[in-house]
Amino acid sequence: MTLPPWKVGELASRTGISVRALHHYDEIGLLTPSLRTPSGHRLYQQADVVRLQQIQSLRLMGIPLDEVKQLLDGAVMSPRELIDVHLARLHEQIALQNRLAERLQGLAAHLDTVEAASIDDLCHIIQVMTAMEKYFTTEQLEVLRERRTSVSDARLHEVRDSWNEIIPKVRDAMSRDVDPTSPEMQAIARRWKALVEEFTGGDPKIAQAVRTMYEHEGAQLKQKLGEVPTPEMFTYMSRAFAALT
Amino acid sequence: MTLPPWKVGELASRTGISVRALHHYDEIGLLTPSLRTPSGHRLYQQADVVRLQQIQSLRLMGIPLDEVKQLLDGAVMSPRELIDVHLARLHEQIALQNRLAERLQGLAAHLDTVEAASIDDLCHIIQVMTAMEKYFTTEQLEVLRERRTSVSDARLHEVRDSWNEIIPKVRDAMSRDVDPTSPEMQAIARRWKALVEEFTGGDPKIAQAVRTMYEHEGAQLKQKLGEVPTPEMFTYMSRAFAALT
DNA sequence: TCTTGCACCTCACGTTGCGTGAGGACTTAC
DNA sequence: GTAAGTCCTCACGCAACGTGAGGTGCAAGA
Repeated sequence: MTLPPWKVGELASRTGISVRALHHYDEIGLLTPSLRTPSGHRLYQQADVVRLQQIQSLRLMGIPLDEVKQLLDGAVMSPRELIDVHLARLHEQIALQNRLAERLQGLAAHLDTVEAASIDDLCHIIQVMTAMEKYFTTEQLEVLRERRTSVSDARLHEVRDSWNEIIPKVRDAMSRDVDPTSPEMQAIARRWKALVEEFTGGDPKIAQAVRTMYEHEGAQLKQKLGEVPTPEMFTYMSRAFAALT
Repeated sequence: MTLPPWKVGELASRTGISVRALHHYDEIGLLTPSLRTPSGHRLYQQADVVRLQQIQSLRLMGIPLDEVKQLLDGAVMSPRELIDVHLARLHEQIALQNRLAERLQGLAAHLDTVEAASIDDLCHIIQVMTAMEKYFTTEQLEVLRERRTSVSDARLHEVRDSWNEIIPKVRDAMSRDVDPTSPEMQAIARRWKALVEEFTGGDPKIAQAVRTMYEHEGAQLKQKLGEVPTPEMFTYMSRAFAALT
């Protein structure tokens, strides 16, 4: 009492796998029906259905078709290895996507503080963010994010304006060879230091990361942020800081 | 003083974007260099480089090329909407992959309790798992998983053997029209109940889910598990339970 | 000046897992 | 006998390029 074999449509409706998919499996040699009618219609027998169920199981686990094929035709890996490999792949992907989601959320949060950002602004923010991700650790970024949200929008503008005022002054002083210990520069050094401390929260590691970032990405950041200190300014200012009372 | 325009290779090495990608962007009209040499070599000017940076920024956020194109050529969405849409998509994907990872981990844990599982065994386990995921809530599955890991492998075999012994007895009793309250059936009912309680931990919701699962997936599960109770057996046994002292 | 070598060009196929017709043969029920 | 439904085999499409293949342009050394 052998059951009558199934035609594709029937098999498809019973398993929920599309006819096209079954054709595809046949094309790639993953599931070739063991019978055909004289006119060429596919006929699936019991054994084929079993194999299809196996395929479906492995596919549900996210295993690509060619690996499913290798596994079912004389196993290349043990099941345990297989799963480990896939878990590793999956965790990698998840980690990647989580990082992406974090970035997007940071971006969204940032956009909420600014009103009516253009695509251009958006790209600028992204570029600054990507630059920062290269130089700060995750915790440092977290600290900076919290600090930024705790500060008003108006204050952020003030800070930027301050830098745009101070940096040209320093550049000018350097070109005039002004002594960093002079009263003029001491005043500027105090303002500079206050701005840095407000931004870094007094964390010297963050301050160092900022310097490294400006050193490597200065040209890029200048276009996005306006005035940006050069490494020479940092060394010049450090002499001024040393002389601060 | 206009800077000399860049050729593809130069632009590629400076931006880290492959020459092929630049060609591709040209093909799809995303970034068409504004100049060409008479011989057809691409020449990228300042504006092109800016646009490329924008493209790169948006791509870093996982935005597909056609959307990048739409955004840069006369925005369809506001940046904020854009990000929200992508975050939603991303979270969906992450959730999907997390579920997959959970399944795979469950599978791995299960394989660790069995030694030398074949691909066939693997598929069986997967099918039972998928059937169970349809009928149990996540917490219930968690409970079942803990219970399973706390039980020895030998005990699992004993339990399966018990069912394979009890179910035929019940089927036989039903066909002989034995009174469920008879001493013979009362003894079986006590064994049945003990097995159910051991598996469900006494949770009636889990017991109900098991019944529903067997009702809908009986045929499938029978092939995987061996003997499986039918709905008629459950009603028959409930009469036996009612008479238990 | 010729050649060598490198950068550039344009096709065009491969990747993953099918969806979606197009155009034609077969089957089944009335 | 015919109409409707099912089946067949191509074959393109997708996303974002990678990877040659085969041919041209260009700067520099012999």
